[in-house]
Amino acid sequence: MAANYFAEIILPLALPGTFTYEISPEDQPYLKVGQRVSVPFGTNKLYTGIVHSFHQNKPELFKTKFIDSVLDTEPLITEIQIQFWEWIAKYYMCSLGDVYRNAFPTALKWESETFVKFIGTVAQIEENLSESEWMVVNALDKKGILAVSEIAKLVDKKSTIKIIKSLWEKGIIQLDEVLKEKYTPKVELFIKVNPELKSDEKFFNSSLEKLKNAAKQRETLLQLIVEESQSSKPIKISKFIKKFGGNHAMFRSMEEKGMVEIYDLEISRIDEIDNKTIDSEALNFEQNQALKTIGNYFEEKKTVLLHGVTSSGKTEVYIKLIEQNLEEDKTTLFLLPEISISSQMVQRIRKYFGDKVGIYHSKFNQNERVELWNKTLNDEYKIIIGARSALFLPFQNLGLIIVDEEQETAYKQTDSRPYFHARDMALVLANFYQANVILGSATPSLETYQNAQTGKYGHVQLTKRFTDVPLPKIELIDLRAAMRSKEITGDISNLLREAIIETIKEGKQVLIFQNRRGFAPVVECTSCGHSPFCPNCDVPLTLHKMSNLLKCHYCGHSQAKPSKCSNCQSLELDTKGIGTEQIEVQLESIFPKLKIARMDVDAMRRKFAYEKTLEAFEEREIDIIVGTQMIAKGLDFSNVGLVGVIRADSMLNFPDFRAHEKAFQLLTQVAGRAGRRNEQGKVLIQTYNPDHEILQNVTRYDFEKTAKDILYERKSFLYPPFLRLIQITFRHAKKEKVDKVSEAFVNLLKPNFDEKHLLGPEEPSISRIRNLYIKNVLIKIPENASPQSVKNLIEKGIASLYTVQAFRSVRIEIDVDPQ
DNA sequence: AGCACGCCGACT
DNA sequence: GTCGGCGTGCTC
Repeated sequence: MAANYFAEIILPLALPGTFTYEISPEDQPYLKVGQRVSVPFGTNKLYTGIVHSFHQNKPELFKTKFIDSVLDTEPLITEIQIQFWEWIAKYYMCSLGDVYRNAFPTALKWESETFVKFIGTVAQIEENLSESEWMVVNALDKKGILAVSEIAKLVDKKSTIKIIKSLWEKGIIQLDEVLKEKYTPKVELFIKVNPELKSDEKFFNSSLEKLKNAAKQRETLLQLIVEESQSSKPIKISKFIKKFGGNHAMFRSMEEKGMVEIYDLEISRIDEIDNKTIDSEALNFEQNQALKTIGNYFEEKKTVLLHGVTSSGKTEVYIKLIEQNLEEDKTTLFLLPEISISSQMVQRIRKYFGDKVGIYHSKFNQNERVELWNKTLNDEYKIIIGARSALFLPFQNLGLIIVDEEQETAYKQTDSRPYFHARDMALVLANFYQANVILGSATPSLETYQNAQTGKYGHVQLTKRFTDVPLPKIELIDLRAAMRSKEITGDISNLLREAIIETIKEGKQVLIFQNRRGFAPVVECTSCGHSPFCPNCDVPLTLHKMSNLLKCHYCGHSQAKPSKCSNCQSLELDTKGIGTEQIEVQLESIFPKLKIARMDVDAMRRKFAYEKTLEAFEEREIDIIVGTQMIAKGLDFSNVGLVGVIRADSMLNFPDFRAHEKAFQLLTQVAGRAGRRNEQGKVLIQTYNPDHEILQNVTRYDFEKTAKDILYERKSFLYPPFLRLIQITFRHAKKEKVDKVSEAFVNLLKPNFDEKHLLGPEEPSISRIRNLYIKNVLIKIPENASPQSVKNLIEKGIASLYTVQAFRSVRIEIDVDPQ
């Protein structure tokens, strides 16, 4: 058997290709593709790399180094994953290292710049440690936190990462994650009687005496004692109220008197306590038909669009499909947009499949991610629910991928490379495993819809609502007319106000939606019109009322709110633009007696704020919630009679070829929040353009017409799904350089494209961020050209730009299929 | 991408 | 005299 002398190693670098290292004779028999190795890089860096392949060709252009140590006995990533990573790197035009960095858990990827933290004390250590391990532990005991590069100075450099890995596996050290915010799981409120009250007769009697004028509380207290004696299970407040009546205020009053304790528990833990799974429900006729049709499409190896209106029962179909997949002993990957991870959907899936379900979420800490990684590798979970990053888990026998809410733009990664779209990559991954794919949506993306129309995907529709209640009635309110006749207060028209009053009278609740894109208030001088701008970015600063600070949402710059205009010294400063905060204030002044809450990123920052607001709304302690998209997605409210949209126009006038598509989706989604259980709800949309095609279509729930209209426009103006886009962004601190390089790039490509397919360089609406000037070039891949040939042209163009020394400092970023 | 090396301006 | 600015070149 010929020995493998060299290994190609994947390193977490933004450099093309893999890196060649020599394998020592003693490592040769054990080294396998997919294992982690520790390698030296540059002058004094250490990296954890992945074995990509073996060969015996000594490189002639550079001197190879040796692999320091092999970190695993078995591969941690599968060969399919390596192929998948390579596919992504090629398609999204980034390096294999970019994919590795993003796809692999940080805690398994120690490198020089990683910081480690000592947990516990020296005295607590029971394991046998080697001499070098003790050296590291003692150093950490003194300092608390050390970088891997610092540890490398203490011990044999070659075994540094091995030592760290061993200590980490023994639970002695931890990755330092200080800056990572903690994931807050969904909680439920519970109640228990103060144990002292039950054991101390005096306390018991005095308590009852105190409640002699509060019959309901007295009765509740006694009932609680009875409940506790009958079962050891914790008592859910919501369940107790349903059974015996009462309200939260009452429990809080009892808590103040020290008779009971209110506490919270994570839902997932409760499920462990209450670990009975239930059988899936029988499907109705339409769902059964859908299931059969899906099965037929799967036979043909076709992706299926499951297109069903709100409440049409997509979840039940998903569950049956998972069951079928399970019967073949195959794994299911269930993708959800990040925001929906805490939704009822996840709870329902867990209810059916119990501990076969693993959940992967970007806010899980590194230990939890590693645990899920290993359990997936060992095939311990048969169902994985996760956001887009779950796509990178080491699946063993993937049989089905479900992409729920496939139209959500959250599936596209925009913050770091690779800029991949999880829905699209789900199809690629499925192809590697020969797995089936379901794309689910009430308002599919036009890409998916087009594929379903042309027969590339199977199209399965669910049109009947589960409960047979008609969809909410949607009406438009003409803001221009309201302004003319002065039938408006602030941003609330009289019609909307009347409807709110009516709804509250009927004992129902109200949701008011204000799109976040209608930006929070900007400070403006009333005499000269000047607004303070960010010193680093080309954007006006945003006023944060609570802290009285002006903040930049792009670079984080913040400054105190000035008392006078910096331009004309006038003291008359006003705010412009409407955010949720302002709508809340307006509603409070119109309805001083109603309880109003706000639900947006700012208001939900406090721990459990989200859970508490939801709970209070469910218990009807809140009359109106004002919110952003947050209220539109994934929430099931049962008592909403009215949904109001403050201003639909900001969504429609957004300079983006997807604006209309997104507006339709969002408005339809918001409308779906009204009147879910057994009565028809009402939706009022305020707008300056009541004649707008899209809004008219929204009122009729006419997805087909909307899709047809938009697709027609997309076809004539050359946009997806009729062709693919690639956006190239140029950034530099000097404006002239950005202009020059982007211009040179376009000139290089011009011979290969006509002016309809090569656009720019264009200045984006925000032309400078973090002191870097920005220019964009947009390429529309012609229908008759191969995407790969266009990508090759782009790469060649950049390479030839980089032959000019002065051009190299301009950062060039490529976004394939930009959102 | 990072990072070391190297050559010029404003400070103790 | 030095500290540190970023332009340049390299990483298996």
